[in-house]
Amino acid sequence: MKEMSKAYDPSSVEDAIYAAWEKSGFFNPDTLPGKRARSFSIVLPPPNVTGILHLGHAVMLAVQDLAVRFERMRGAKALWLPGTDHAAIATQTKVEKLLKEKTGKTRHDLGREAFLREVEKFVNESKDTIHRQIRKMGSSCDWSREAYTLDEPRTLAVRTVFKMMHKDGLIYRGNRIVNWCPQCASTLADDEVEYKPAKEKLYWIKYGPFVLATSRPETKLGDTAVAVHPDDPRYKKHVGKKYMIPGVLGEFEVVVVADPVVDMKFGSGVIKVTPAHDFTDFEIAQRHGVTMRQVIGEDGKMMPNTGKYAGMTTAEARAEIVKDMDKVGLIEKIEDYDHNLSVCYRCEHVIEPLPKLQWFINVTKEFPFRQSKRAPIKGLKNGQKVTLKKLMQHVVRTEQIEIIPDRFVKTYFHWIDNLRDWNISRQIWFGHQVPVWYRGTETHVGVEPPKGEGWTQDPDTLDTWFSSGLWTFSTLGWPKATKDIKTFHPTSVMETGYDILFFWIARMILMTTYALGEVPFRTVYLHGLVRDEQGRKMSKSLGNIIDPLDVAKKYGTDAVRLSLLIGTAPGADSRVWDEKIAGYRNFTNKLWNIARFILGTRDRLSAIPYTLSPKTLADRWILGRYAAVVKSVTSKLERFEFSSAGEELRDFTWNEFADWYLEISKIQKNEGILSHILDGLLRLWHPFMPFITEAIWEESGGKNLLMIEAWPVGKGKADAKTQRDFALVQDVVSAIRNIRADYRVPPSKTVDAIVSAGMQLGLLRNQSELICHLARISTLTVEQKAGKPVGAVGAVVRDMEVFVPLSGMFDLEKGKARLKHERDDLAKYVSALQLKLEDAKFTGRAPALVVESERTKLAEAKERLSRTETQIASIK
RNA sequence: GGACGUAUAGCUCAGCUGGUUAGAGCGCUGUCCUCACACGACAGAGGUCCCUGGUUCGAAUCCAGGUGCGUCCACCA
Repeated sequence: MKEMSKAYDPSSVEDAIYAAWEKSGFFNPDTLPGKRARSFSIVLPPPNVTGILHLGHAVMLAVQDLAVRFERMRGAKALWLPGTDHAAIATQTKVEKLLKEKTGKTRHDLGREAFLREVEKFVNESKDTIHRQIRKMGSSCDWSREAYTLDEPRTLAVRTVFKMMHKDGLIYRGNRIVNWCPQCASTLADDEVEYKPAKEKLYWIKYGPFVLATSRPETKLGDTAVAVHPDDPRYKKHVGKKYMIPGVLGEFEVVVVADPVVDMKFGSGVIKVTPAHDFTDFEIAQRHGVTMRQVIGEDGKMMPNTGKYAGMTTAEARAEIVKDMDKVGLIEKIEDYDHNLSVCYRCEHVIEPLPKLQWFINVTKEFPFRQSKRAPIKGLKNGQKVTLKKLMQHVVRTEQIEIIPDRFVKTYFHWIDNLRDWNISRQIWFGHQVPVWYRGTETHVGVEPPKGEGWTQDPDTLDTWFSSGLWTFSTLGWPKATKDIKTFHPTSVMETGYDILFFWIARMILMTTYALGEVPFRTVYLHGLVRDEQGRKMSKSLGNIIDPLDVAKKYGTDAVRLSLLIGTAPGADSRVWDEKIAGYRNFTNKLWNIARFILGTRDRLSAIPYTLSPKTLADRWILGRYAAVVKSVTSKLERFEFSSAGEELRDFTWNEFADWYLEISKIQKNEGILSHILDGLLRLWHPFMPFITEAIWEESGGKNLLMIEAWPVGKGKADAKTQRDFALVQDVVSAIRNIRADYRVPPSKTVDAIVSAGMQLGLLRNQSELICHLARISTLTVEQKAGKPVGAVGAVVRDMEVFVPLSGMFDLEKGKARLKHERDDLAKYVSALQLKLEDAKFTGRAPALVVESERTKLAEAKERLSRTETQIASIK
């Protein structure tokens, strides 16, 4: 066996280990060895195909890899299916920008086909980057099943669902007011609109018999009505009447309607209604049959029907119109006004609400539910009338989908309650083109283009979330009746950031319950955003971005994974900074050296059969603790408590196994136990830190890859008496380390001085030996070791003998130089030590004794309680 | 405007259904290169558990109110 290096060097092993895993075929559940009855599946939330890996991805990969590796080791047929998302608008915008920079051309110069070829080229180059990066994080995904939201099987799924929904009357085309981004030249879904606070003006204008306030005077040109609250006494007499309103382009007619959305307390309680350019106004107009007049075009400029204002941007037109209105005395006053501006979430351009012909999914229309035969949704019958909204609510309310953390359930329902019809068409080129063809007045909706001449396909593309909504089943081969669908759907866990709960999770639930009659996943695990040490978002401008690949190179992938897994709670934002990762790097190194120590004296971990014959208290103690930790960590992982599981493991590995048991082993070794626990620790740590554990496993001579070894079982019980006794030992040792009194030498020096002197005299090899002697764990005694009789301070704590080899142990003459103490100092130490031991026995410092006192207190409390109860009873 | 979350050591956070003297990691101080590890060992300092009330034998923990911070939703001209 080659020598293990003193410090763990991740860069020298990681790539080779990943290659070995991939070559083994074990990422693919079909080629996993052994009988595997249970299946476990996660579908990777597809990263944007043109993106680069950031820490958010790294969290997602670490959590999912942890879950999959855990299940794989526990004997599940474990599948983690990777893929990428075409991210329609984002990708198109990026390519358009590049095109402009390189050639100065726009997409219109190229034409649809040539432009899409450009996008395709860009996508293919970029895909490799993201693949490499996902591998670098150690992700055990099955690359043979990789999917892309825009590839052929996924296109088939998209078109099939579109056709089904159209047939059920859930997809319709209508002229509706939409969020229009003039910059992206596309519509946006409601949740793609962001709001930015802005200082605006509120214009009070004279409006026929009314005075009303508006922030957008330029839309006056499109006004067709005025609305008041039905209960507003001030305006009751006007309702239903028509008025001619003087405007900057002459008079125009409006009708007065009464609608409860009007707030009597805001402004004058009157609003002007511009159905074509405002959502609320559009709804009012719909309810009262008011006509619509569009005055702003798709380019964000005033349309030809606006006379002298035609061609101006809305901002220019506003300034001009206000000036003109002021001239003819129509402006009453202008106030400052804090307002939220709606902007595009991608380019931050101001949104112009516009009427457009769009495709929608109706979420409130009833249709007959198609129940799954294989994994039916409980509480629903086949053919029962349902709506998409109801389906989405039902599966979460009945807990057929569990959301972790559960507080997001409330948010989810709140969102669904406010859900309007989903606008699924986008006026961009890159994406799934709407599978509808037209010829004259004929329309064809289908998976394949219609036969015959003269058909043209609808130019719109589908919202990118339409195709990602199908992700859990389109990736498994639906609509074909594949073996994968049978084996892996519904998927076990969906793990993603809480920021796309609505964008994505909700839409997957909608699509899957509709198309398959199944839930898409049993559990939703939401992780938070990754922030910097001060809790700020990572951004280029702040210069606080941590590139996961950079730090992985610096500290090792395992350390990065740990820093993202431990110290975080589901659904809560977590903070990451360099020193934190360095801390976990130190831990990986600790594990490496634990292995080095244990393997140092032997060749093969698995070659020697374990003889778990515990001989000493320490042996019994560590075996009991180990069994308890295995059980606890396993159940924590089952409950998705990753952070807590990792913390417990770390604590056991470092503070108990290394700091106590390994130290004791330096004096008296039980190789069977050491090997057994190291073996178990490697297995337990593997899902967290796959690389280093696999590397040590290989060093130890493991025959198979660790990744498919069995998950350990915590055999045996942590016997309470052993635990108490060892705790007592620990307490006695620290009592001795803690001797403090009014001595000239500071307490911490006491032990050091003793150790130094002991070592010089050849009585001790190191500090650990002192611990052993103190606790009488070792059968080696000072006497034997020194070869001559020496005295020791002894004490009997409970039924254990505790020897404190002090006073007679040192040749004080020889030790003097080193110790720099006087003879009577040591004598003081000794007496103090004896006192301390007495303390340990009688003051209740030791756990066993504390437990006694606790019991007494509880009994007292109970007694008081029963007394109170008796009193209450007597009063009654 | 509505909802949700959160407040514990200098920093980042644990502390479950109320019960010993409130914990960890990092940082800080001291000692030590002892043959697994200085990416280490041992020890030490450091806390009015945001405030005010309440429930209780007992509150960091439960309840009410307040304050600070954060996030989401809605967006009213």
